[in-house]
Amino acid sequence: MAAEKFTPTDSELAILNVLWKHGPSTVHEVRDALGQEQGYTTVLKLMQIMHDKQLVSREKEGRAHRYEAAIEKENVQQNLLDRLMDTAFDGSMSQLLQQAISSKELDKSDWEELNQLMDKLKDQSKDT
Amino acid sequence: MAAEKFTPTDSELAILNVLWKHGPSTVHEVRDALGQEQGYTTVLKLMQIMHDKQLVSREKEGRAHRYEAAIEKENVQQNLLDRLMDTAFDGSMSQLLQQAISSKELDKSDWEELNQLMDKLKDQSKDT
DNA sequence: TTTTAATTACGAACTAATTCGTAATTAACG
DNA sequence: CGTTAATTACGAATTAGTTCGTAATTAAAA
Repeated sequence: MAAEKFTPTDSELAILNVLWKHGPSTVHEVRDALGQEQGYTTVLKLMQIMHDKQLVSREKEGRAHRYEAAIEKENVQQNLLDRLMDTAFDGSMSQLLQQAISSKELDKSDWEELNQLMDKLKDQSKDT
Repeated sequence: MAAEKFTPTDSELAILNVLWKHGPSTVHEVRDALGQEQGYTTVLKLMQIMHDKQLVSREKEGRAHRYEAAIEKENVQQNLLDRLMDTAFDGSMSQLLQQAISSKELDKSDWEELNQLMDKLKDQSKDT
């Protein structure tokens, strides 16, 4: 399995975010969603490259193509998180978590969600 | 303040990790710590570039230089975390945290540390 | 003091990612 | 059907990062 598939470049990730959020989209739609900051052919070229790499699938629609993300958001997130852990936190997820929790002030609802999640996982770990 | 200072490249971060861990070091020492996988002049060049960028300071020692990290590990960690949050987690730290906590990277002692930290922060938030 | 070995400085090649211009294609419209 | 406007395909320039060879420097050793 190509792990590099889950390590998109910054530009690729920006495009994937659009596709994850809006669903299957044309080059034109993606470019608009990105704020038209790049030339049309720039976005097109990136999406063609992503198609070559199989990061996206596409089907013809009229004279254009409609592109769809071919990888899961969660897989990419997990992979990027693991890489950050390895390169910047001595391979320690708990170090990463501590930094993340202490720094950002999470609002009340974030905090509650987080506590709930931890309780749930704590219960699960009893079973094993 | 140049935020890019806290966004080192992968190679730069690898070198910074050595300096943070071992303290002020020569090119030779850094190269050894990295497993001698790059040529000596490669590591030297990177460290010279880092010196130009003021990511490290240096002083003469014998015929060589001894390099020291000029930025804080925590600042770099925080910046990389924030960037990941922005680029891959819709700007949401709590999304990032949930993904990180659910991943299977935490052992029992990590888990305890984490609970302690959350209790501590919960107390702090009472005060404010 | 002279030689030698380590280290630095510099430049250039190489790679990956990004950007966009131009020309060819193609569906839509008159 | 023929024109036109949108879209694609392609190639090439640009930028940033990485790699290392060669030559110059310099401290240490003989």
